Amino acid sequence: MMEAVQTIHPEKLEKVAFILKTIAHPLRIGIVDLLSKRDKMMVNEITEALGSEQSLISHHLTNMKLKGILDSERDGKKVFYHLKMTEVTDVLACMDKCQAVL
Amino acid sequence: MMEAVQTIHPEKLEKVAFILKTIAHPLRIGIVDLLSKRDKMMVNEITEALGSEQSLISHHLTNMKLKGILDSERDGKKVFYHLKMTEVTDVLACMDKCQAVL
DNA sequence: TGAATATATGAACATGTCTTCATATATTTG
DNA sequence: CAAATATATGAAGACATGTTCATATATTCA
Repeated sequence: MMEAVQTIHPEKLEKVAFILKTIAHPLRIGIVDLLSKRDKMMVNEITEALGSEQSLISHHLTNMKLKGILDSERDGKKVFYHLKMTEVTDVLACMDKCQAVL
Repeated sequence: MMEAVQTIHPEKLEKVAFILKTIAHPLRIGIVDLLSKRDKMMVNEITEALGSEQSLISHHLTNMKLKGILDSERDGKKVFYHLKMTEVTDVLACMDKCQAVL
């Protein structure tokens, strides 16, 4: 006889896995980290803050937007990105408190 | 002039990304979740608890062991796995408190 | 309109991941 | 030793991911 030990429900596992998998990349964590501290940032700001390249950052931004994590709005030549899925902020905030990790 | 906004250091980003990437999978979150609640479990227990297959679970266990997240010890025919990298438990514990996510 | 700026896109490539299947190894027990 | 049990391994295929490069699009402004 086995006790019930699994407290996280399967659907929630999927959701957590999805979020984690989507941000589990140095550049993407960097992006989420930046956007959790500023309301919004334009692509070039993000690119420079992370010391990366325009095209690569744009790809990552597009992906994260597609997956519902970010959203963007255009202002003239500039495109500003901001966090849309707030659970992501929660995950990062939680990890901020994880001293062992951060 | 740009303010300093990036509070998470690059090396720590890497570490977090590594941990997240390694567990960011339904089966692997399931495994970590199980092992964070029980000291140790044998492969078959894990396999059945997660409703998966022996070979697949074994692959995931081997991977996570290789990456330093799990460790194992043999007891006769059985092999017991347990958590080794405790930061992982912290991450899960943190996420447990993230109501928005879990 | 044409140049400059900001961002997006798409192809291509390398690389990595997940899964299945078949089979190997290790251990115990009759 | 042979059979049964528990786990590991390796190849293969399908698929996803990360990156680079070249180029496209959009917007502003002179």
